[in-house]
Amino acid sequence: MARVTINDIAKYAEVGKSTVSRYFNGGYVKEETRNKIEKVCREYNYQPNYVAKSLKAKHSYQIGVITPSITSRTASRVLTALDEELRQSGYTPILINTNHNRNRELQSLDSFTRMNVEGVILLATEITKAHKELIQRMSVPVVILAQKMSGTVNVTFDDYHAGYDVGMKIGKTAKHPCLVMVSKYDKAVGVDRRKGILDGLAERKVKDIDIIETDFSFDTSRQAVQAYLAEHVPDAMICATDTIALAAFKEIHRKGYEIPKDISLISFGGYTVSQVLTPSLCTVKFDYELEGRTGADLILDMIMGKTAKSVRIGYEILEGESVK
Amino acid sequence: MARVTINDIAKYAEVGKSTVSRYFNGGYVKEETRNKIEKVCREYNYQPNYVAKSLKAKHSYQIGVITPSITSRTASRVLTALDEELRQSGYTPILINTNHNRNRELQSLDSFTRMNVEGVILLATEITKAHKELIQRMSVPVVILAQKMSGTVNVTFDDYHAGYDVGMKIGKTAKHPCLVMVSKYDKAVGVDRRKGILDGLAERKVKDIDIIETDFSFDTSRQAVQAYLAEHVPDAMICATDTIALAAFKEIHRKGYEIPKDISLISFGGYTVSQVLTPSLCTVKFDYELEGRTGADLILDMIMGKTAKSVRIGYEILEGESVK
DNA sequence: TTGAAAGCGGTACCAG
DNA sequence: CTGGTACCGCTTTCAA
Repeated sequence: MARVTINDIAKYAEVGKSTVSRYFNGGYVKEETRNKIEKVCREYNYQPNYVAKSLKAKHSYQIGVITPSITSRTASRVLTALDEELRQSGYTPILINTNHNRNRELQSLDSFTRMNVEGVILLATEITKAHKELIQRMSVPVVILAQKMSGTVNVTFDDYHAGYDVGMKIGKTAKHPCLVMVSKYDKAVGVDRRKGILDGLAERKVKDIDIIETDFSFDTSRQAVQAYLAEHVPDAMICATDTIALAAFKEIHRKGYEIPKDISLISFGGYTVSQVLTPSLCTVKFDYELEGRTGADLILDMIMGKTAKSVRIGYEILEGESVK
Repeated sequence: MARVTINDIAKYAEVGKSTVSRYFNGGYVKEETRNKIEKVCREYNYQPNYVAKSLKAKHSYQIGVITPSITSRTASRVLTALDEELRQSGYTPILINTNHNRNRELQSLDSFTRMNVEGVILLATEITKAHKELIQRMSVPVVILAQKMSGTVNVTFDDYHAGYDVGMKIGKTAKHPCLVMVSKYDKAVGVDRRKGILDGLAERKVKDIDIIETDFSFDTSRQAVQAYLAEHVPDAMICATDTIALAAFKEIHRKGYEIPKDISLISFGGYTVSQVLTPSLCTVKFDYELEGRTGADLILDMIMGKTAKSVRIGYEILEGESVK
């Protein structure tokens, strides 16, 4: 049962092991020799070992991908696209899911360089100083998705303007909107998106604004909205993500309000479920697949030695029946 | 920028490299020597390279995980739990997403053995002969989730009995139900679950049954249901998954029917969204987290040399308002 | 306690 | 074209 190695093959095929190596890497091998080797390899079911290979070889063709979660629609869409794009270029993505454990995120960055990956893609939520330090002195290229970090290459959405457009849209009819936002530690969603919304509302002269905070989970959001609605009656709710909007949707109905007659509802995400609800949810759609593909392309460029520039991706408002 | 290696450390710390190796692997090192090494390592920011290490070492502490998708709620829940459990035992899961590409599934099995992983967990949908052959002669232990395969260790749900219970439940009031199922290539969902439902309905003497087939995607399901409803009027729809039920939900409403007055709706999954709908969806909840954790425990046992036995996991019916 | 030396399974240079 | 040989970075005897 012992692993068969290149030495075994060389011995049985009666050739040097460098010849076997050449056989597998497209070097000069005479037709006849080639056949002998092929036969022996099949017989012994030999496959060169990647670990040994990447110890000496300059390429491992592996790219590390770090994600905070795979349970979110957002992350899974980005990852799937990323994956596909990387593979098409002959690279294998190695995924590490930190499950929102910040410490593991740092460790993983480290693990990857020890695994000889050729580049790392980080699906970020929050960038701390620790991240910055570590990333600055990484020996392989790094691309950051979803958040900006000076001095690095990143792929982000235009959260500010998406927020602004939503603010302007809601500001047309609402007098007393409530924003259901996430923590400011998430720069893109918690800060930029929020600022855009507030600026958009300001443009419409809307002043009477409530802001409540939750996290990205359905349950927490539901409790937050429930607590809020117990004491306030907004005429619109602007949610940071579709999952949060789903929670708001449920609670608004439970309170007996009607959407959009009593309360307009709008959010960011563009998930499939938003169409299933009645009334359908008005939401800002981001092209997560494009984000993933772009991240993959950038890291490949960097590996090739080209200089890559950060990219910003647009958005589209999916009109729904949930807004007056 | 060149990687600092164990040789560098040995040189700078003025000790043998075997001593440095011992330092990192809990061998005998005098206090004084230990301090010298520690200092130098910190100064040069040295971290032993995993690749080189696992070439010679008996353990790589890596476990390969193959999944057909990460976009499905089901898969992502299983994976997250799996991940967490494996890490707690000091193992690192390496995830490969085949994105429903059967060929890549086979390749990945192969890749993993070449990467020196210590075991492989396969989140399966369909098991072909090619799978069987490959798995039989894998040199590391393999655990299969979600599908049964003789001669291997697997973790499955009791799809048959879950189906049976649903059949019995719907059979109480329905005379003309429609099953929206998936292909029989998926043994667990397409065959067992279906058979359970039919047996349950038979027990209730329900004879007038329609069966339509779709895949696991929302869009395909929507089309399938739409086409079906154009020509038939069932009094209940039993869907293979919650995603399919979501599609049915939308189409039933579009046709102007009421749930559950005109048509009862029930499915399998237990996703969060099912609670958000109005009426809320009646669904069979499987404990995917338990499935993941169990898979992890089994593979760890096998790696330790213990013999592991296949496990079957129960289920729970979440009552909802979508059934009469 | 420590270090020299022999691998682990490949790659790559170089002389033949 | 081919094979010998020197590594890659680390682990593991084994003798000192």
